[in-house]
Amino acid sequence: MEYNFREIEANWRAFWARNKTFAAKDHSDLPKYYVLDMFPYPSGAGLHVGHPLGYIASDIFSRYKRAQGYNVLHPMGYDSFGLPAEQYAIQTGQHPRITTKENIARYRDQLDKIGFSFDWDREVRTSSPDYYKWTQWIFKQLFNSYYDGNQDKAVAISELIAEFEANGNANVNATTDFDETFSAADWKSYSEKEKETHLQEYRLAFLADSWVNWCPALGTVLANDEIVNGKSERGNHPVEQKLMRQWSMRIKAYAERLLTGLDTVDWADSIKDIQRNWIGKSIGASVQFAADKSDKVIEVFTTRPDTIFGVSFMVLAPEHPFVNELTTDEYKTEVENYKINASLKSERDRQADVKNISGQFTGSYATHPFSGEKVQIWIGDYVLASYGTGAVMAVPCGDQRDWDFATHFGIEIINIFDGVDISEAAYTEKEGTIAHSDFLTGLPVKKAIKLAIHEIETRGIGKGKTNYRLRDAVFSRQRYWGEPFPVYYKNDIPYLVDDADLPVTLPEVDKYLPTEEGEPPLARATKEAWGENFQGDRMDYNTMPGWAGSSWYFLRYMDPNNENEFVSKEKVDYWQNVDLYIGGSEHGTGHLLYSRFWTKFLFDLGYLPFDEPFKKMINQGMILGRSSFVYRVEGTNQFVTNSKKSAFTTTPFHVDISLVENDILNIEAFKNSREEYANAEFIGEENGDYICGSEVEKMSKSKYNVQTPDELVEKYGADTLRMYEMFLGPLEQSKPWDTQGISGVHNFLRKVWRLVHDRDGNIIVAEGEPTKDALKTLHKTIKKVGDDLDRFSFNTGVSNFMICVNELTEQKCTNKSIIEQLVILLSSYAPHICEELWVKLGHEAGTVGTQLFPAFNEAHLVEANHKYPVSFNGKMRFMLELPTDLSKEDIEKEVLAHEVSLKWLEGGSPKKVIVIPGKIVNIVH
RNA sequence: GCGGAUGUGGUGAAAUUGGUAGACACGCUAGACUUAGGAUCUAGUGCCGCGAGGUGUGUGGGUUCGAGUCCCUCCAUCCGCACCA
Repeated sequence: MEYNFREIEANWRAFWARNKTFAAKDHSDLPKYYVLDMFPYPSGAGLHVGHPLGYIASDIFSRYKRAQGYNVLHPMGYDSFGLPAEQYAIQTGQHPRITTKENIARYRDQLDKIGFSFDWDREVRTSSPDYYKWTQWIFKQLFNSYYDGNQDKAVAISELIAEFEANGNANVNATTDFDETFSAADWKSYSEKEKETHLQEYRLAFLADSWVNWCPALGTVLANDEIVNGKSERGNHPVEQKLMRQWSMRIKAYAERLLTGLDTVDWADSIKDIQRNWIGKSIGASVQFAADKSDKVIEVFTTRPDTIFGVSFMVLAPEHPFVNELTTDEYKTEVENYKINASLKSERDRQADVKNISGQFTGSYATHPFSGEKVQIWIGDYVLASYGTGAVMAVPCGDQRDWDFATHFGIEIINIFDGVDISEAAYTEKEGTIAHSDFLTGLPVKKAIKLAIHEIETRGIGKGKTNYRLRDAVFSRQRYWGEPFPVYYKNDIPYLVDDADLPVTLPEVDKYLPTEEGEPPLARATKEAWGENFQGDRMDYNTMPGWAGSSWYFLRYMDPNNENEFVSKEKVDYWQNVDLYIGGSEHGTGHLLYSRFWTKFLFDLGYLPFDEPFKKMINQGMILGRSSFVYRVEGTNQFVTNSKKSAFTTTPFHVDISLVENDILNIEAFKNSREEYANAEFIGEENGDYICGSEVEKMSKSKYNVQTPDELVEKYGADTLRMYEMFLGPLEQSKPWDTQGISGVHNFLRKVWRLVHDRDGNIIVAEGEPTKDALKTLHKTIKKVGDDLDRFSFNTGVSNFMICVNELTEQKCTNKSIIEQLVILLSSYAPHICEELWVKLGHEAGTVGTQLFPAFNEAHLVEANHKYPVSFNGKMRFMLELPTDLSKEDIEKEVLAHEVSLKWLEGGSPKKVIVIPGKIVNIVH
């Protein structure tokens, strides 16, 4: 009887589902282990072979941890709010809820076929009202909190209000962009609206007019990381800058903790660096320059306060709020023109225009705070409004951009570096000695920085300051298919919906498009559609971005059905944070940063006992697709084969890879695939074949290169797919998908089957004492498989099983105890076949996964002899088998007496003999 | 420009601590068994050479008895950030 994987796998999948074999226990004396996958967005294209790569690895690891005696939490769910379902709704009118439900059903079906040990009773869906009720609740906590700099944590906004009532904001140390002061009396005199406006300056979730990336084609705001090369990541539409009233998250408050927290987690350096880079900490000072003929004081940020005597002009961003007031009548027209030009340029154009130096003098001067000299104030678009203070003190001798600017406009360049030539370029090294700089003269750079900051603070013209590149995150989207805000407005003041009235469910609308006035789709919802949720004058029309739901989903798995809390204290105390997180590195500056932010926030409020969500993370590489192309000759309906295409002007088209085999196009199938191809003609090879071109690129529906796991499961079985995906190479490496080697893995599983069965399907295992060889093979495998799992080397794990089975087959091993242990070892990789064999070996159904991982016994590996490779000058010449316990001296004697040694020494004597017992012998001659 | 990663046979790759480079698999070559099965088995397969042997882990150098592994130089590819003051 052959290995009938179809029947076996279907039976065991049903068994696991029926018996809830993989349910995690919330109360257990066992140590816990939490293995998490990044949950998928259920797209219409279904799972492709890249999705399961990480899921297979995490599943193998989960099963391994269970075999080590852990109570393992290994859940799965869906990140089910998102744009594609909404766009489908716009095109077809089908409610995104229905599309999403259908897609989830398809995903679930595909996932089930691969035999994952997920605890499906814990499934979460971010678009389910039971779930987003708590996303809304967390938003409310953020709205009701501010960041207190003294305690260095988030604190209830009620405490801030109490302080305002008692003392105004003079003594408040909080994260805010608000720099005015008000007294307690002022506060009490404010109207409710004014009070709220001020509170918005402190809340961690707040409303603000912010420049946003507006995508007209999608009718929505995009986050920076949703834009690729100035176009929307989804759909590749143009993006422009627009000022809009938006919800934002004061993530800046957590910049320092997000940075230092990275030192406490076990993540790849590359992804830590991406986050460090994104947070962009720079240490320096803020310095004030008073403008003459105006009461304005321009504040700049600099990392080089030591170069302050090199300042010969100042530059403000064109959007800087002081520009109009600083511009003299003489320069009004030029400045106005410059500002208009700058605003017309998108951020992308401004970046592309780096080489072009542009700027405009305002006619005003500022006073140098130390020398008292007048320096010109310019505007220039190389200064960004959104970084630092939107203004710089220009030091052309020490900054290349300032140098270029000064050179271009003929502004004075003061050299304050001792013995450095700056005639060709600025000197940007952070070392050397400062000159011509009053009290800083003669000091090395590092000391000068310290002294300069000290002096700036003493004179009250600025202070030491740390700046972050990280910007507050815009938190609203003008979309339908997302979490509604638990917010209503009365007299334009935002109010929160009571906890008792959550969730604010998504109302029905007639269309999923913005209104004619440009309001978001939710503005279409009638009062009746909002139902009992409707309060005040109107509800908030925005929805939350995709990262809202995914920022805390790992917590909900611990307690998915809790109606009273987002997660109970008891459960989060037991499960703690995620021990192993597997997912792609493309979320480095999005999801992974935001979930760290929310975790720290919930920790501050006392809801969580930890402040980092993911202790260890592995980033699986992307599985790339291999696309096929046909080449249409310009202006005709002729297609030319790859090798002849250079003779024509052609346009390449993606062709569905199911119509291509070994690069040869199935011409008939191609003609039938689309009406426009029905009459296509072909310029083929000599034998008539049409050879397609190919390219390795990201797997995507639009490139017609998607390989689904389903057909492979059908053809070879889930166990083969699982092992093959692992066997492809290191988990973290990106690799093109290729099914060339899958038969090798499939044959391996058949060999395993034949180890237990004869040709007729009879069980051939026998009781009794195993041979020494079999024990050696087994224990070598136990050691290697265990070690490989501990270091997430799943590909070499598969090789070890192949070597083991090859050796046992060679040894004609039928020993039951050996085979039983092998089955337990293998069950994390190939669970279906192992469950089947386990029962055939006489055990209770469904228990192979609960067996403890076999214990390694080194005694079985001990050998009486060791085969020494003998090298001459480092080149291996021959092998010599010697007793393991032979002394160094005896080994040397034996080796030198060997006839091959005599030949290589050519009668001479060795200069040196290196003997490493148990390893090698090297002879230097 | 800054930061990170990766370069090993025809292919995917292995070599965890400096110790036989290419395990394991695909592919290929030859053969066996079979009336054909995407079956199984045997032998071979880095490159050059009939052979002895030489040579070989992106380049060039260094440390070492010994380097894919450590150090320096350069090159290529990929990823992230980018006028960040």
